[in-house]
Amino acid sequence: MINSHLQKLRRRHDISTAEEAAIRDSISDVRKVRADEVVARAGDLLSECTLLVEGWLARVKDLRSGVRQFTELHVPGDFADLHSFTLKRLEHDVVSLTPCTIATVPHERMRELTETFPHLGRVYWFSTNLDAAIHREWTVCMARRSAMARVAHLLCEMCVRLDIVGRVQDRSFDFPLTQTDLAECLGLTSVHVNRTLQELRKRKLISLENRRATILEPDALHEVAEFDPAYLYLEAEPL
Amino acid sequence: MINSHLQKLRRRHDISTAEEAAIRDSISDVRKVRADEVVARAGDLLSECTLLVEGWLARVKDLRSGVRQFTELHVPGDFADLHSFTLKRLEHDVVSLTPCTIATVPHERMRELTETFPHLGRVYWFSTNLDAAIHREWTVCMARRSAMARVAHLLCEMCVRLDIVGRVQDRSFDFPLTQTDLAECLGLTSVHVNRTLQELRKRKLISLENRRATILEPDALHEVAEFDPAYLYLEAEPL
DNA sequence: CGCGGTGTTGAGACCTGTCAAGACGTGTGG
DNA sequence: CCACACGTCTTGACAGGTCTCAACACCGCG
Repeated sequence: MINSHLQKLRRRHDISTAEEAAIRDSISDVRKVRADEVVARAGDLLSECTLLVEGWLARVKDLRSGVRQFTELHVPGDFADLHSFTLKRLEHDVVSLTPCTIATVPHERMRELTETFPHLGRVYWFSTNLDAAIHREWTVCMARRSAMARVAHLLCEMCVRLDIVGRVQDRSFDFPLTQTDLAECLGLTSVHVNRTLQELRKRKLISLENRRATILEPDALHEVAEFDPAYLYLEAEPL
Repeated sequence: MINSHLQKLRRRHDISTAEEAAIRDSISDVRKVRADEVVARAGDLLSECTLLVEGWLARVKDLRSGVRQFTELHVPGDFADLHSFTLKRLEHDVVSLTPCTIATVPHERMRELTETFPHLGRVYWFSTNLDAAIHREWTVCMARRSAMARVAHLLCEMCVRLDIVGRVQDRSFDFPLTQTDLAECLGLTSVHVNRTLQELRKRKLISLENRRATILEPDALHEVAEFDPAYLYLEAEPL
């Protein structure tokens, strides 16, 4: 159930069997949600964190004009709102992009967990800091990169993150976002996302059809995206 | 020396006198740096966190093209790299925009601090999550807001943050960034920042001269910026 | 007194947005 | 089995915000 989560943690840190047991023990309930549901609403007082078991979630901020901007995508193994443990209320929604299976960990339990295992506290602190590093990279993308580079960059990021939890086979992975979703990630219009994808396909850098993406030319795609995975902290130091 | 820091913490959470004493006791050295120095370099293995006592710092990411993008600004009372406590290496530089006074807290000391006072650990965890919330807002700014809105938004944000540490008098505050610095914050060119500032001045929403900013029409400026301070979490829940 | 950093201005180019229409595929109900 | 609705993808023409590339003004400071 939370194997992807442990995979993600262990990709970067040592987790003892006692810690693993405590984590497994902290899951309070597991449920399914449909696509396009709000899992956590901006402004609500939250009392638990949401661990994504299967499917895709996104953090979304709404603008007055009605357009939405995603600030992060989540894949299996991710906590979508671990930061709610300290913030208590979020300033963004968490929504499901696909049907999802989610587990929850009450804040109370998270508190026991981090007090009993300070090391685990630091591991989870790291995890929210990793989210922040992803935010920084997205800020740079939105501020400075062309549409082409942004699309390419997102595909590179998701490929690395999905690979960590065993969702990539031979540079190919399920990618359920519509072009409208992509536009909301990338700060573009869906029309322009469409044209940009066509160009990437024409250059034979990627294929993307039937909700499945394949990176055909990793080096060339990284080049276009100016992608450097350092911000994903694949080599973490012991905590 | 760290009064601004305590002011910032206490703006949102209760800090006991024991905790305060422990924080004060953790400062290992204080030094001055000139403007335009690199305080922490991307990729370096860090062993301490940098607490800004006086001046302005920025987190900067360099692009291959040579342009730089700031991902956050720091004012007195902020840790500029508290996330280095768990990340150990940063994927961005921390640079001084003005002459600064900085104090440092060794990671080792931070570890003792958070293990001895788990509550304080959560307060600092909150602090890095607040940085992440600021990152998210910046992502939205870069992705979706016009140049006018971005400039206005940054002024609104810094006014609130400076006010917390007592650096605002009657909507007026020192604002040492050059137009080039602003451009690097906002994902614009300095030429366009210039024209945008002129428009804001013409509309009598702000004044900005001699490195001092005044918000002349707060409501109108908030309107232009679509500024909602919720993301700054001025009302935090107890941890 | 010259110099480097900063601020200002103008003209033209270009990337991306806007608006609109249509194609395509899929599920639903008659 | 067909008709229809709906979401998604695609295409075209045009508009507009921001960038690029100068050049110049201003000013504090060595």
